[in-house]
Amino acid sequence: MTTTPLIQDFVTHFGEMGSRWGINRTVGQIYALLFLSDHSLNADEIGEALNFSRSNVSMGLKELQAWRLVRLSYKSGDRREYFEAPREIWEIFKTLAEERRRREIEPTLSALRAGLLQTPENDQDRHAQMRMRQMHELIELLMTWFDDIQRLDSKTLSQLMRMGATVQKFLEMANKLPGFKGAKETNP
Amino acid sequence: MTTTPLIQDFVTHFGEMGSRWGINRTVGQIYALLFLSDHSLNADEIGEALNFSRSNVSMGLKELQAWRLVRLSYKSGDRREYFEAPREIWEIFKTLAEERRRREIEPTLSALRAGLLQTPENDQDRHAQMRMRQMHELIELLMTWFDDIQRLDSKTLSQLMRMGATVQKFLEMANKLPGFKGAKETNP
DNA sequence: CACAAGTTTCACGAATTTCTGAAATATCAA
DNA sequence: TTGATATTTCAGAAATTCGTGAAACTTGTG
Repeated sequence: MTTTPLIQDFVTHFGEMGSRWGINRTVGQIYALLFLSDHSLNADEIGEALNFSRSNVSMGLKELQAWRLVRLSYKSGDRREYFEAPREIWEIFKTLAEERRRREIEPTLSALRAGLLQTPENDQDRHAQMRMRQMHELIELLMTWFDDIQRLDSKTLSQLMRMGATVQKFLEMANKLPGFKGAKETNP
Repeated sequence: MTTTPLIQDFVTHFGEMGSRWGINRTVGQIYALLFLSDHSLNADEIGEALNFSRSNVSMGLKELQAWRLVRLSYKSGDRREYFEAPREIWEIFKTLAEERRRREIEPTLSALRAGLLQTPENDQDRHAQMRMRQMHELIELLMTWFDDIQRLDSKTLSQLMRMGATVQKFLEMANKLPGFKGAKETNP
């Protein structure tokens, strides 16, 4: 497994970057390598390319599997496991978003709900609950929205995105149409 | 500075959570406390409430200022600095998004562009560049979109979000209108 | 200016995370 | 079943990050 400078540079960058948000350097580098590779790789090849110990690669791949960011495949007459990143980048992004949501957002929503259920002891608590309610509402709004977005086919999605700010005029116009009900009510 | 269980629980949660994505526990807890508080706090009050050393609080606040997540204010006849989180949660979210973009997205875009400018040595490199191009495109698309979204007034924004999946039917309809140009072209 | 009140920096020990090699485990084929 | 091949686990070494107290620095006031 040889890595050209082109690949090596990006792998290195991605490792450093990875460590800036939650993921560790090793995992970031492994993923960059898989992402750029034109064929699936086995653990030994990855270890050799990146100069990681075999066990480190194993840990990293396990982590990536837990994130559902790699696909596993086999070659006939070869007992080793081969790994690859999904070919469709939008799919990678969606998976990443889903997993982060599950790990980073949902627990916070639970904590917020738990706080809101408690009986406030004083004004300080009442104020805190008000803030928690605001945060809970914003997160719920963003998440519901993201669910909806994810369900769009990619053509509509890309149209929506490229539309950008135009959407504002569009909605203003739509609101004038009699009987148009673009938004369902939020519950109070 | 007393913290009720309600506040203490959330502060603790936020600290743990914070360490799950890039931020450290201390900084997360300080921010949770400021976010929930009904008045601005000085460094000593924060340290007392959370049982952190004075210097640790100072570091944490510096970090939060670098993220532009806290506002600084002064009280007359008191030389100490008082800190508070913005009152508007949408503003907090936007700042967070902007900063993460600057720190985590922009450097990656640069790395991708640098890679794309290199002369490929072989087919492996050509494939890698294709992947880099895909990633670059998706990120640019998402970022441009996010810029547009940020510029919407919060009423339109919330309408757009609550609309959710309805947008699809809406766009389908609009596409049939003669002369409707919802999306500007992407450059090739 | 000298002092007091407040903030920041810094070196270092503590705690946590990462990475490794060796051993244990699993799986297939003869 | 045995042996060859592959993967996982795990204890501890190495590296990194965190948190502290003490000292240095800053700023406003009498």
